[in-house]
Amino acid sequence: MANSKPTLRDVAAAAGVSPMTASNALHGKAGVKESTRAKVLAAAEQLDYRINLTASMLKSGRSNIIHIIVNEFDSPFYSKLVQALATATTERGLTPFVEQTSYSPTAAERALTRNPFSDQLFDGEIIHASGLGTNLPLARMNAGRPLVLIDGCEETPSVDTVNFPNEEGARAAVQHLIERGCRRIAIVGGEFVPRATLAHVEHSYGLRLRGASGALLDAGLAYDESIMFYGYNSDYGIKAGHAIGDAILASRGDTATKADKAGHDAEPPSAADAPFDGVFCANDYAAFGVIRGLKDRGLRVPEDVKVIGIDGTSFGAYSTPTLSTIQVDLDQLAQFALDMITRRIERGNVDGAGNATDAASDQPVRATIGYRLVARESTEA
Amino acid sequence: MANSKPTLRDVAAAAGVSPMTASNALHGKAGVKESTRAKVLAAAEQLDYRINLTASMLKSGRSNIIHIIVNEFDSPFYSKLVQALATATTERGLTPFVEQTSYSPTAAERALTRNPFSDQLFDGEIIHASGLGTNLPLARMNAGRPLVLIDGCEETPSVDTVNFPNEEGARAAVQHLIERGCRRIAIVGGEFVPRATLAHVEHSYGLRLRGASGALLDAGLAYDESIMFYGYNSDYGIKAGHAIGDAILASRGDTATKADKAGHDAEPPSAADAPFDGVFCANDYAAFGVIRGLKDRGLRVPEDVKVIGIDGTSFGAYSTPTLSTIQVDLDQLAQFALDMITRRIERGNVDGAGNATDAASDQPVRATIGYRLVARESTEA
DNA sequence: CTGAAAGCGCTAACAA
DNA sequence: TTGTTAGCGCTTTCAG
Repeated sequence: MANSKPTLRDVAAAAGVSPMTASNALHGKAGVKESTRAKVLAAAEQLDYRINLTASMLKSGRSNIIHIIVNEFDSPFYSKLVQALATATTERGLTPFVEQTSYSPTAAERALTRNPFSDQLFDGEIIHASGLGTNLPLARMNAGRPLVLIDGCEETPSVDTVNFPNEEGARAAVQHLIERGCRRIAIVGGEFVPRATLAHVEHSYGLRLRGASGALLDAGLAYDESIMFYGYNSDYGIKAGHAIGDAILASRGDTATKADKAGHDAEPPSAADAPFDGVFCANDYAAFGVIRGLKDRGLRVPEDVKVIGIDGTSFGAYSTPTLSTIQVDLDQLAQFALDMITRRIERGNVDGAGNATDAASDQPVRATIGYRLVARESTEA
Repeated sequence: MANSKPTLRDVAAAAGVSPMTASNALHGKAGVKESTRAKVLAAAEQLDYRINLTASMLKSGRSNIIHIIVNEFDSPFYSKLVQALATATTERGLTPFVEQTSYSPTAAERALTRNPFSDQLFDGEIIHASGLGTNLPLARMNAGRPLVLIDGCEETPSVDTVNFPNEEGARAAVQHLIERGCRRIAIVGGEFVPRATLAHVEHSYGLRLRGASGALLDAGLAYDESIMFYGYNSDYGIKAGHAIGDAILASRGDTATKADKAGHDAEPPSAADAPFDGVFCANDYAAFGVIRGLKDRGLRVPEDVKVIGIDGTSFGAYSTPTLSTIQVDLDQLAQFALDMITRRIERGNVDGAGNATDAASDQPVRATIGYRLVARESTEA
């Protein structure tokens, strides 16, 4: 019986050719007679031969493996991003290797620099910037391998970058809230950033804030600390929802009290008195939490408060209420990223010594993906 | 400057020892004088040396990479499963390599047999059975590498298996519906399977149906084709929700008509007349769709219909209503799976020729993970 | 405790 | 069009 795994030599011997010819035939290289190729293929098939990738990589220095680095697998956003990236990678005949950093900047850095595979195994890397320390010398960290940054948001990018439409998307989301009649809009995301500081931000959240605040200001609405609530994910989103809900309920209480004092013919407390009638969430994941938190306080979305997110996670189509959001085109993102990677791989981004070459084509490129507003129940009039 | 990547030889030279000693020192092998080890470590650090995994694998035949195969990344269930598995793998000092098959049995088979890496790269594999053709000669397909099947559900497993508590979990779910007062319970999942046939099923859905039908029958409730609705995911779940909703509304119409005929003092149509007052969904993903579909028909969960899922996806805690479910312990699953894998790796599951060895310890083992009922809003009384 | 020799399976470079 | 030579960087084996 087959005593061991067949090697290229076995195939070559069976086909009556040299190992080199067998290798060329198997790889579909030009310059092999058709009849010879056929013989080799038949022998390989017959022996159930599989190439030994480790040997091949060792010799050729190429693996066709693309390293994909994200924060985690289990979130509506990342699971969708990973799926898009992995699918696109496979479609190009490359192999995706997905790694999660669990939101640790150290882990992200290690993935790029100290992952046992990085130095010799990966032909290219795609990393989602969130959670990375800012201004890391990325290009140097990964030893000049082709690298694409997702949502790096640098004004003058140091590496190839695909950005989300952060500012435009956030602006569109808030404008939609305004069009639907909201006049007191809360923002759920990170810290408050003064408008002036926003001019030079270089990270995703800052840009979203810039877009949102721009839309607010253009419409003559308030943008200040009082409308900001902390919440990046569903757990914090729930808390933000509670806080917003409490504020609304407190104002109802006040109004009711005033009405009592004024006598019984006063208007009953209504939505018009509430401090908030709309919420823009810096991502969908938080928006789900906010809706949940509002519900906990007995407030209805969209009747009492309208809510919009940004990202376009799959779940927004199934939730109750369905979530209005800015749907970003993740498939386009994946295509852009792979275009950038393969372009560098083909041009031979690094020489044998790991030094960047071909300075002319070495300029980092940048792309921003498309988006569209998806209006669903959570912002219905 | 460093003209090229430093190799083990460079480190050895810098430390004034042989490559072999350097290798042993770096790997923490016993039998290296402490002072020598220190010198080697210092040299490696100094040169920023990284082992070349491809060379190491080529020679040693070990990679420490575990191949994880699932249907997709972007679903609440799989994203959670992948995260648990990847995290547990990393914790054990192994490297997870996650691959998606997009629900194609062919792709699953190829992942196991023809993936360019499989034969030589992976030290072990973990595959989620769903979507696999049944009764595949799994152990043979992956050439005797350590393999763990997730939810294979075979009565006499041919390979190490970690099962979900399908039957018990489904039973508990339906019992919970009954305890909460439901008497006309619909099942959303796959095809109807007669009770007799259910005795010998060997797949996840069949077992869930067995558990569910058992609970129904024990309580003297109906289990027949009329209570079955098709829906495996959210999209189909919505359709199932519509169908169930339509059935309920139709019965109200009938009742209303009868009431009219009987005169105006008849009872208004009430929930007591509805053909369904509870829904058991074969997975959470479908449950979200069902709730959505019911809502589309103006029916309220849990007031008009109670809904329970099974899986315990993260999202159930944030949805509206929050979803009652059977929470399965995915972290335990990951631990079990890795215990099985590492046990085989350590015992040296295969000899140099790829033949299984050590027949005594070769018996496939099986484990079933724990679960708990999580009662949330969707089944509130 | 350390070192020397040999070669894992493949492919780049060159020769025929 | 095909074959030969050499060696990628490491680790197994066995000798010192």
